[in-house]
Amino acid sequence: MCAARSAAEPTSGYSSRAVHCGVLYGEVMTVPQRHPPGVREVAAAAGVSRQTVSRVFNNHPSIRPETRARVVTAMTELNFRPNRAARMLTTARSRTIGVLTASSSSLFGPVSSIDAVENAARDVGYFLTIAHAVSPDREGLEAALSSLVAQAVEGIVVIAPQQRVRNAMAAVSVDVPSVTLHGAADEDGVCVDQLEGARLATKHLLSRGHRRIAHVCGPSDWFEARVRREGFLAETEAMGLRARVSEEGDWSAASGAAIAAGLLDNRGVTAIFSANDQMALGVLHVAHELGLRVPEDLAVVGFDDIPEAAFFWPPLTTVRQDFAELGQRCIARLVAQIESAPLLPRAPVAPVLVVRASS
Amino acid sequence: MCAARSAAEPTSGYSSRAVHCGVLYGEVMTVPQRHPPGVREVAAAAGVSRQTVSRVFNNHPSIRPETRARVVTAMTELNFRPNRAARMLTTARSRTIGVLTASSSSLFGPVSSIDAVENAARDVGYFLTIAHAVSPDREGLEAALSSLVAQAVEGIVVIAPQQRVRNAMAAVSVDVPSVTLHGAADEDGVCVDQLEGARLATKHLLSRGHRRIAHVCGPSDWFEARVRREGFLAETEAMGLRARVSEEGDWSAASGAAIAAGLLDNRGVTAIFSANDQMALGVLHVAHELGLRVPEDLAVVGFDDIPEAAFFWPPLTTVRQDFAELGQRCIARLVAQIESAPLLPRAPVAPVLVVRASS
DNA sequence: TGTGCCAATGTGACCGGTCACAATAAGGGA
DNA sequence: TCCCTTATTGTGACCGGTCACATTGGCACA
Repeated sequence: MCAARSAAEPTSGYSSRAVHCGVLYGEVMTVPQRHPPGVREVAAAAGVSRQTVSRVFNNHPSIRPETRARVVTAMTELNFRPNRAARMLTTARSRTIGVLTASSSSLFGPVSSIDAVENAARDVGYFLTIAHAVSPDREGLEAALSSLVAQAVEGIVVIAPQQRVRNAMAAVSVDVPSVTLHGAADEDGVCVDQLEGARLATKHLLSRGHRRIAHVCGPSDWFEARVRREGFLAETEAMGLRARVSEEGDWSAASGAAIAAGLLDNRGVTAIFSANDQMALGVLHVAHELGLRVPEDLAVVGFDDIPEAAFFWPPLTTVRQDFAELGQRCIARLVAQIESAPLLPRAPVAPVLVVRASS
Repeated sequence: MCAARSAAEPTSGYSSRAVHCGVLYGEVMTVPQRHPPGVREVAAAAGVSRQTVSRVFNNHPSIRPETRARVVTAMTELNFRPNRAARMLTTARSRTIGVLTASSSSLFGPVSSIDAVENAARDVGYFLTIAHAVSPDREGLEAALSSLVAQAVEGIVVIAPQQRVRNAMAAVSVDVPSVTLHGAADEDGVCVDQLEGARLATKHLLSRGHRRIAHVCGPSDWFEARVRREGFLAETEAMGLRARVSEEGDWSAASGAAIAAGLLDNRGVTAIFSANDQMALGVLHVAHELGLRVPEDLAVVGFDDIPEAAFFWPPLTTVRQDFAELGQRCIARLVAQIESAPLLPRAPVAPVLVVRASS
């Protein structure tokens, strides 16, 4: 039984591999040892050279189909997995893209992008690793970046669309291509057309007959907040209105509420365009407290179309951004840089106005 | 000028490194080439051996402080970064932890954990990489897992607390330690004490005098949903009440609304404990539509304490979970497995009831 | 003064794919 | 029939740290 066993090759799991232990009386002693199979093992099993095995799982064109089949069989039988480290070492490529997040990443936008980015990256054969900056200052970013650099990422997606972060990034000077997600239109980034989104929202309120419209701003340090504000002003000014712009919120419902409280105590405003849905929620909150009916006394429009927006009271009119699309373009752009392929012209992703009962 | 230049060493950036090009007339020709410095370069610059350099940035104890200083200086000057691939290759360690997310990751809980996990991992010297299963079935998970395996992760954090995912994971059989985040208490995972949370919420409603309480369930495929339901039933049954449990929602505000519509048409129910905040939002929505006052006619309690919860109308009483703490414990546990250190006893993280105006 | 031990450092081989180049076979045209 | 091109496969060296082991110099103790 034992003899039969030892003669038979294990059919699954790792094959045993001879390891030289030393030379005794002119005879090489070997001891079998559990060890993940490498190209050499597979090559031996398939009766080809290591290089041929390598070619097979690298899809090299000139491999005879028959040979390929034989190698594939051997790989499957031995459950061969190419060793990433070895590959990285010689090719000097990690096929890894890093994502740098900074603060506030529980915000809807930043968050929704990550999965989209991961899938897009995997589709084109890259891995995704992330580093979160504890603080959005120079120090925090440097720590996160250095973690990414230590991982030898080939490109970085910066999800931290704040001026502060951008400055810090510029100061750090990483010699790795990077793309800013949710960035400003004027920089090398990928983004939804925020300006257009803001215009859509504003036009919508104007078309509903509102003339006293206020804008609840996001933090001006954020590119998106600035652009949304800009789009709002462009539209209202085009109508010859002197629109009102609030002080800056911090994206949170709390800040939206605080701002709305100030905005609504004098009864001029009939409509509010909030720079995001959370702050719009705060606005709704205050409106309820003040006994204002929405949309009769006050129309509210948000931005982002977070999943809950449809269930606010009343359901929120807002601007939807296609984050999956964004993730894809982002990776496409980054990979183009990495592989020094020609960059496609940047076309911002078009936002969509979703009209609901709040306006 | 040129002579002076060539004599001086560049003080920043990569030093030039001699590359053997061939032998001509007995003389070795070399050509300078931009190339990231390796241990050998640093060793030469510091006048020590490669191994000593290696020891320095590996914090090996027996290095004379003076020697260490010299090496550190050389490393800094040359801007030396140890090559991760080479290191992985010999040590057979990637120092990388993978995160597997499945579907629905825009849910608050799963999302909030990732940054916490990343920071916790970085603190103990691990990198974090993520893979998102496009679909929560066997196929999707296998693809995501195989991506992680290909990256040679040393451990996996599964953020996908569904039975289906767990089954699929079991079927796939990865020979890598893993920890389930947001999992059930009875398995090897790290989680907030959901049972306790549900009890807190239920007890709270009971203490407010409610006797006709309904529970809006999450999808029973989710461990958390099951446990919250269990906690709710345990508490109500302890009071001798026959409590009502809804059909399953899917965590979304939409499903919460649909369920609430069914629950509230006959006027028995005076309080609803929703398995998460989003569904509670849906409940609030329906309550408003039906003209029910909250909390006078209907008390509502949620679970999660998403940032918006405080700004629902009315502000939502809910159960808060400490995700940062969760992330830390999760990594601690995983790393203990990886480094085969003794596992600390699992103590679930305690949830906190946050009472607001909805109850 | 010898011996033993440890601290501090150096040397050669090696991890497991892949590069550059060599080698061989197979076809195609003159 | 012979040379040349192309398709297919093999060989040796190498990527850049790290392992195991060797080596050196001190110092304590007998």
